[in-house]
Amino acid sequence: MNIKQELPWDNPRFRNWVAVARACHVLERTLAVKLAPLDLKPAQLDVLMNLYRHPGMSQHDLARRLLVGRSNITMLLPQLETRALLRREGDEKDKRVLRLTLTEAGTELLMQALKVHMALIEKAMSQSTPEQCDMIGEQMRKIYEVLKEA
Amino acid sequence: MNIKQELPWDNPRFRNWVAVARACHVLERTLAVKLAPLDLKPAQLDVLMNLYRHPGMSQHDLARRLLVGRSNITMLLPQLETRALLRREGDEKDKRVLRLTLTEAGTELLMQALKVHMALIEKAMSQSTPEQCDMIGEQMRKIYEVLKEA
DNA sequence: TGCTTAATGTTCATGTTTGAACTATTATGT
DNA sequence: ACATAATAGTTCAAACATGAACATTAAGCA
Repeated sequence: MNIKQELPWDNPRFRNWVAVARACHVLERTLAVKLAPLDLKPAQLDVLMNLYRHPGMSQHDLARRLLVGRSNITMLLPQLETRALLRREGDEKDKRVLRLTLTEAGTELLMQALKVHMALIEKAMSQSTPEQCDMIGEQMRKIYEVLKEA
Repeated sequence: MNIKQELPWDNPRFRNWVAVARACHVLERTLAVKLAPLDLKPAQLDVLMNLYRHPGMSQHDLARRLLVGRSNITMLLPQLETRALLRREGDEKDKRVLRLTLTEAGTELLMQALKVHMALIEKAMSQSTPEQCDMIGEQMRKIYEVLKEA
């Protein structure tokens, strides 16, 4: 009985997922390079994006959305706070939580960074038709739902 | 002139790519948890997979395929070499390069890890039809080609 | 109320990733 | 042949991420 039977590389799902992971990886690396002039890391951009869309988020909520530990957020925020890109204010009702909001400067930097991010994604996804693009997004959202509580 | 004009979230390409990145992230995190019993990190699995498919690779080639720096490989390999999962042998022709090959133990551990990886990918991709799956892989390979030399 | 449990955020030790500087070896050009 | 460039790998310090233990506060419940 051969240990090498049913190699994953013969499986379309495996090969295709590897392609997804590689595409993600290379886009993230490229984004890091293109964001460097703004003195922003991809992880920091993720923070700004989430705070823009969900003002008043707690650190815990932010950590869950970014799929990282809470301590990661604790280490990440001071860099952005000292640059006056965001504010941390204690919640009135619950004195444990800190509510996060973007400052004007944070919003402005975010908009600049989004231009960079957007241009990169346009370059990457311009090869797909709108239908293909939507289908990809749909499948990926399903994957996220399936795995997030696993 | 509003700074907030043309928000990326209104752009399908942007929203769909965000879904791709999130799916990738959650799958990677899940994989890390499931590989823990084998005492293997995703990055280490990537090394084993590449050496299995391309025996005799140099460290430089490996770094390029994994999209990481060469120093990363230097730090990564000793862990696997001391566990006798791979061998590093100097090239005869070019005394600068080290050729990498899996040992028997390395191949065996890889096969176990691939079962875990495969099961996870099956779970994630089982919601897509084979046609959708292939299309996704095709688009992602295009993205990789477009970005890899950018 | 008072006691226990859970949740939020921080700290800290550990492990990982990165990029620049370095050594050794090979390729190139005159 | 010789000087210069480029390449493979290593070292090291700094940045970064992680998870466990902790302090504070809130919620559940007798």
